[in-house]
Amino acid sequence: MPELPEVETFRRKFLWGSEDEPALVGKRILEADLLWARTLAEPDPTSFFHRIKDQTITDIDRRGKYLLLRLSSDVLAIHLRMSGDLFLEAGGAPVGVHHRLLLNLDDGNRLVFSDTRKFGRVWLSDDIDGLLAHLGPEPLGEDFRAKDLYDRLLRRARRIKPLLLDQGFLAGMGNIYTDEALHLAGIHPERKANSLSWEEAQSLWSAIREVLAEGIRRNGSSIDWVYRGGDFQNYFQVYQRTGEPCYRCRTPIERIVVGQRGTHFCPVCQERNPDCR
DNA sequence: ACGAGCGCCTGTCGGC
DNA sequence: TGCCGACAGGCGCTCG
Repeated sequence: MPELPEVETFRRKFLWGSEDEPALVGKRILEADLLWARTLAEPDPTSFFHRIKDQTITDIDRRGKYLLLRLSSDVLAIHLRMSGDLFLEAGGAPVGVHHRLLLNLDDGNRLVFSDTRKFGRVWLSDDIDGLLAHLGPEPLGEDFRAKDLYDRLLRRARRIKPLLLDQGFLAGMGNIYTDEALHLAGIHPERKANSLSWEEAQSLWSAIREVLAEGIRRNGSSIDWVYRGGDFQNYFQVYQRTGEPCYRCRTPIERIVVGQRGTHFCPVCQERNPDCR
């Protein structure tokens, strides 16, 4: 499910708390309950249960699409992949069919990792830098400049869309925000990365930051039954708008498959250049 | 280096 | 109604 803005929304929710949910920082984990073995990527279950017990949540960070619960002496990294969800509920509530990991807290609540499709993963690690070493730059980071993006684009012959989805190239973009950013920048998803001009790279850089920032401002996108609370789906320009008119030029939005991912774009605003083949 | 295919999973939807 | 394929916000792997 979530891309960077949805994970950031979870981070803020759990860091700051809300009217109906307390903040997580300061809570102590009494015990963990693993309901689907493969959800736990590392370490082995026995070590996991032993190590996580009695650790206190000290801070919550995000890196790309990873949510990082900083504990007393480890980090619990959570990746929600396609259908993962996180929420608090009363410790004695019945266990839902899609609950995969429960963390029982000292305030009587439990933090639930729920995941219909079972693709999500959690890691308990004391070497979080090693775990995240494969990730590219943080697109909203202050040190990520248009020139950095341009330099990286020039070294790649790949098509721009699969490249933006590559977490080693840039951390946090997923299918929705990539389609939206390419449309905002007026760049065809099959353009070769190293064919972009400096001006196009600058447009892309600001489009990426704009759609991600707007996604965060709208608390993410809610689609289907997964993820609730966000409303960025009401502001999509191309994603899941196949056949509907482009808001800029009224041309029907097209859907193609690029790198095995459904891809939505406006054939007029995102002109197909010769290098697209 | 790149792209395609597939595995991992469950659920929904549209067509026949 | 029931079945069957396509599709879904992700990513790691192999192979050519």
